[in-house]
Amino acid sequence: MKYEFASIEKKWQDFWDKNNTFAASNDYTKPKYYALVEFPYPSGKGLHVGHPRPYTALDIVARKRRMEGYNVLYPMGWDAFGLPTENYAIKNNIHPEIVTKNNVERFKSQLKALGLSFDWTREVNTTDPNYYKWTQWIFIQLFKKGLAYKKEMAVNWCTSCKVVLANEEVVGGVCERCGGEVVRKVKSQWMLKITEYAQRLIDDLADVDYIERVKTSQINWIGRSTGAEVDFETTAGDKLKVYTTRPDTLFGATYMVIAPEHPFIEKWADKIGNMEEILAYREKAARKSDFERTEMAKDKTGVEIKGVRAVNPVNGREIPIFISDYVLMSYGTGAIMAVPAHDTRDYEFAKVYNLPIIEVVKGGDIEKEAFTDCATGVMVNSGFLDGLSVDEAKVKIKEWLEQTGKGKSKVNFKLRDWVFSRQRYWGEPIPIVHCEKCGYVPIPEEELPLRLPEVESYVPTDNGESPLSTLESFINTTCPKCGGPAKRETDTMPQWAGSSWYFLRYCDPHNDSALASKEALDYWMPVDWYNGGMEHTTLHLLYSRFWHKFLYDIGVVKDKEPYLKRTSHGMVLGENGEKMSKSRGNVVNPDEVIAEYGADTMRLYEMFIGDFEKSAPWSSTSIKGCKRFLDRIWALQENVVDGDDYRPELKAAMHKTIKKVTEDIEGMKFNTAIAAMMALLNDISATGSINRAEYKDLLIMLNPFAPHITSEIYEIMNFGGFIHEQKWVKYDEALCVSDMIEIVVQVNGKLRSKLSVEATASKDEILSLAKKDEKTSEAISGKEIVKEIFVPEKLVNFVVK
RNA sequence: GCCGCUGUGGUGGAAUAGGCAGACACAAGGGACUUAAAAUCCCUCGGAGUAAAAUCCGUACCGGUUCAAGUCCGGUCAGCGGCACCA
Repeated sequence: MKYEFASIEKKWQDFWDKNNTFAASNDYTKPKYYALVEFPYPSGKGLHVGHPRPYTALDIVARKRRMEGYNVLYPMGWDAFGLPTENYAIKNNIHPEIVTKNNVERFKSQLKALGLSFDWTREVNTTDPNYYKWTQWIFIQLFKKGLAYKKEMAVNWCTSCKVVLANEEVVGGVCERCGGEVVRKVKSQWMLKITEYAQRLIDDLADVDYIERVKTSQINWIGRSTGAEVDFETTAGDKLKVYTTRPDTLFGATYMVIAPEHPFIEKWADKIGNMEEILAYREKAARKSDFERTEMAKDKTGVEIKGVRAVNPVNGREIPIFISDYVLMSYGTGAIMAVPAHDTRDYEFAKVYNLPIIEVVKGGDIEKEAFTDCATGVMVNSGFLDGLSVDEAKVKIKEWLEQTGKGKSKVNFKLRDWVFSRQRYWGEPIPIVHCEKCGYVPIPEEELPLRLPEVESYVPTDNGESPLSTLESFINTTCPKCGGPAKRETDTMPQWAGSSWYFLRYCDPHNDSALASKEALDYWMPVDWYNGGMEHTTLHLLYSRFWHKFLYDIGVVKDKEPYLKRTSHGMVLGENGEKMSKSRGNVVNPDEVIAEYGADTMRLYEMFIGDFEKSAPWSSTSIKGCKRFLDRIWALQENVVDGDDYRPELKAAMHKTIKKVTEDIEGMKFNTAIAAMMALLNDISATGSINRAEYKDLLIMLNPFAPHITSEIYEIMNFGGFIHEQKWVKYDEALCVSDMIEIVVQVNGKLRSKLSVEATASKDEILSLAKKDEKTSEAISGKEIVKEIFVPEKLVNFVVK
């Protein structure tokens, strides 16, 4: 009988589908387990071999948890708003809704062909009005709490497409699609105040089990720094506020720099003697794209403001003020005190403009370069700070600032507020109207969802507005507050919106009176294990934690954090070790792999390919090993003998393997779990047969990895019931050890011999056996044994002289 | 520049919490079966060395700790990913 994987896999997939085998139960009395993978963007290209890796991994976890008696939620859905669909729609003049529908169908059938145990009754789609109704609802709550606001800000503008581009569409400083020049343009945008949650987004990481590199990059991204704000009086009669992390170096501040966009330039207009020069510089800086600005990073440029000077509060010295684009308006106060002796950038700038460099921390050589080390320096030329360490000086100067009222301690974050507007069609409409009298007013919640209207064309307009802005019938409305004429917002939300809360919808996906019922949320949340790509660490993961914290604050969810555990998988690379891409011609199509080897082999190989957390190259020959393994599992049927218990010669191997597989799944070591089962199969083959007890348990432990073949053999063997209803296999720690164990004998740390002893042998017995051993005695003869090292069950080491 | 990660056979990769380096596979070579091929099964498979052993060397490089280092510590080099004038 041959292993006909195609018909077997079809049979079980249909069976699971028809019976909703893996639908999560609404019985909230059972212990729950919520396993989550990132829902895909259903692109036109179909599934990629990278997708099944995380999906299979958590499928294994989900299937194991079900066998362990949990009520498991393992859902799937579609993050379907977004640019590629819109671009495809523009190009082919098909409604994005239809494009999405087709792509979803294709993805869904591909996922089903992998035998993933998703609960398809809970499928969600971010473009479904019944879904985005709640995305809009959350936005309105954010707006009501003042966390959504409108702001003039610079955006990326493609001069050739005449379109606003998202940051990810700007590649290497040019437009991703046409290669045209990208410049900054000021537009009014919706923003979300994620910065208000910056501290909590750091602090609460302490309570969750995320892999370390995810935590680190989140913390770096948020970029907390501590320092002080200091007020510098100016000769214009006002105060210029700066932020610094090095208030200890205040005595060394020999000039100041403000960002080109700093509002004080207008304020000081009548006092500035070289206004033309200043404005010209500002103009030039504004025209530079982000790319250019960083390109120019090495060469410092700037203009001194003539007519206004600042006063160093600590010593009363008058110092010049410059504008320069190395100071950013968006961080701190948009102004700095420059301490060239102890800051690399200030040093470079001072060298260019010949500004004084005063050493205030001793320990480096400021003739050569800025001395920035905080750990070793000692304060000099700093009045009352002299002789202190940098850390002591920081404390003391902050006290002085607070006492004199010239400044205060301050914490700053690199994290910026979230630009939430897109001038695009294929996104959630922002549910706000603008009324001349009342300002921005949210639409009444009972009017949600605010549906995306039909438009003639999905192409953004010439002035960069969303296609919705051409629809008079959509724009013109009445103000919900005063009833007067009002205009609708025509921007849509970014793709990140729908994915910021989708895991909540899975808990209760068909609810139309709330985003999910309180009971469902209280039962299922938080997510027990969330796996996803490292590329989502700083955006999606941070955004969704932010929204969840907000929903916590308004009482929608009961936990501060949405995910208890976050892990991340490595990429599947092309056969040449490079990232898979069409242009490199190294893309592997999962449909073809399944057709040739079957889904179970594909799943097994995706897990066997290497360390789950690391990238690994695809190999069209290595996959054969996994197929051979399954062929041999299948062929075991020909040599089955009776037996209710493991045979003595396999007892230790069985228990050991069950232990290994059980533990490795929890530790994401799927590759070694499979290797252990392969080794067990080799042991079994060596005996020439398998008994029923051994076969049954081997199938159960292999089931999460290769669900189709194991379901089929289980049925053929008539083990009773269905395999997915069985309890997960148990092991006995005591039985994992064989009767005879091998002890390594070393002399001076070098392997000399191996002993086979009974597991119960004592230390003394083993030591004396070891000394009698021929090879060992040869190595120690004529020498004095200085020390005897004994590691139970492992080795002895004689140190000789 | 900063942060993070990784360097192990021909290849993918194993190696609790410092204790036999190379598990498990792939590829390659040899053999069995076959008219033949595929499939399957058996053997070899880090390097030097040997008739075979013995033995020595070997986890990017240099040094250290230890009875014992792929693993820990210090330094160097290379590669990958992210951030990038954040004061």
